[in-house]
Amino acid sequence: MSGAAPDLPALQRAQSLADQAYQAIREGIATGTFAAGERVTERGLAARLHVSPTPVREALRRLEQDGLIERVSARELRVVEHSPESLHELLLTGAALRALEARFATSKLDEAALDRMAAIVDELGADPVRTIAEYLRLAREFDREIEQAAGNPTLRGLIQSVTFMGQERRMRSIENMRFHPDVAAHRIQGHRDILAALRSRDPDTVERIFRHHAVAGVDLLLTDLDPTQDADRSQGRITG
Amino acid sequence: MSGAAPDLPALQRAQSLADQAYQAIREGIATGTFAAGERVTERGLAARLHVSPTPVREALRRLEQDGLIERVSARELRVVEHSPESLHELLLTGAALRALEARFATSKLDEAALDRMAAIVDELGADPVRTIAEYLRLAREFDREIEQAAGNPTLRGLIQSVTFMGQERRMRSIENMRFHPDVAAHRIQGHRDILAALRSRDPDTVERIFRHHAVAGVDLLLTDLDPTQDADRSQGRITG
DNA sequence: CCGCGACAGATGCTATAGCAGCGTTGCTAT
DNA sequence: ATAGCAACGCTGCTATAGCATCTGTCGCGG
Repeated sequence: MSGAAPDLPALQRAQSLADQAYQAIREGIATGTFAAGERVTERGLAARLHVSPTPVREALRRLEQDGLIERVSARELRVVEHSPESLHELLLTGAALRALEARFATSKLDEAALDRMAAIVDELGADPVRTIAEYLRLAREFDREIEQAAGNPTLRGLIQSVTFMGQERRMRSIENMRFHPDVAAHRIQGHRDILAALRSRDPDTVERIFRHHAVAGVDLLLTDLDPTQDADRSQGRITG
Repeated sequence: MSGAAPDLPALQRAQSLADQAYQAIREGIATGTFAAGERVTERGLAARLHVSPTPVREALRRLEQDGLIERVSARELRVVEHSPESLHELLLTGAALRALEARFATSKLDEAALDRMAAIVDELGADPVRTIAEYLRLAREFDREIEQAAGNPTLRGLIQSVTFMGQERRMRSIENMRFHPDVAAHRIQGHRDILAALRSRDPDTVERIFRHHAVAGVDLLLTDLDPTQDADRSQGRITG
């Protein structure tokens, strides 16, 4: 026997309709089912979800607090539409938050975790032109190591909240990466640098390097999305 | 005449009961009307607030999302009780967020704003042993300059959310400052240093200095609250 | 005296109904 | 034809009632 059976995560009771509505609408916003700027109503959504307006209302209020829904007037709710500036600000803030999380993780990552991350980086570097899904999976695994080591649920919640707001455009842009292998190479180099910084055990370096690459990723993302835009984003720049 | 009448902020229509309940409960948590760890129920609060359970329910869900209320079981809601560790983590995260906001503000603060901040610092330095309320008012004014210059509502929202969670203990601790003039002196010196950093126009310096003082403030706060605790907080330290 | 089971109260969740405010539409009067 | 007004409908908000589930207690049996 390999020891006592480990604790399994407690089975979640079936979520409430309000929770399901929350996730469904959130998902709908992320996937584009609800376009940015589109008006939504309690009764309309309730009909589409085959529930009463009550749980829908709750979901909308939470989404409003999340910044995904806004009330343009007293009786008009709309899916938030981010201006290029606010989206930039959003992604920049997210980048800084994730860099901060990496800082928290610096002193707590053990050798085993660093080795796992090295394996991920190697796998990424072995064949830079893999599928997007594969890249995303590995990158997420890399981030998860940092997340777990940091062990700061408060910060994690903030990151989740911020990153989600730009998710739709982000995902579309990630798909474009298929046509920009140099972008992928850039990001992979970022992972390499971050890992090296973590190995140095210096929190300042970790946060600086992480932030640098995350911000560069944001710039790539936005210029990729909107090629007509000027590449110079020194305005409000987050890195020195 | 001194020009056309400026736009006044639009008068908010009377807030909904749900909003009022949200603020009332939030306030109750901050002021200690609802103790940390205390159980709350929809119907109980509804009776105390003289409204129906519906708006109270909504308020509770939002507070739950804020991290002020937690569900300990499927049918038991409690006011969140922060462990010393999680409180420390919370305040540290808040400190880093505010430092980040200061970074955003660095390039956007005009001379007039810097002069106003200098006046505040001078006023603080003139008589270090003023009342707590006076100190808080001035410090808030100082922060507001940074906040306005940064102009990052997303980040601002995160800061609001995080800072509020530790507010109750924070306020009690601030009251203790009355008996610790050296703490006040320390903080005032912090404001001086931050202002000097802002004048240097170097974002890295600004963020570093701001974070340094904010973290020091957190340490003072916690050791002040719990004198038995070891002063060495290098564990999870946010500054190099 | 201890244990187990049933009943009653409490609690969160959902549906429904009705209210008040606002916008729109269509009609009417000039 | 156009301007004004009135009625209708849409929308968010609140209250209430009922349901399902859990908890705590009381009583009965061993």
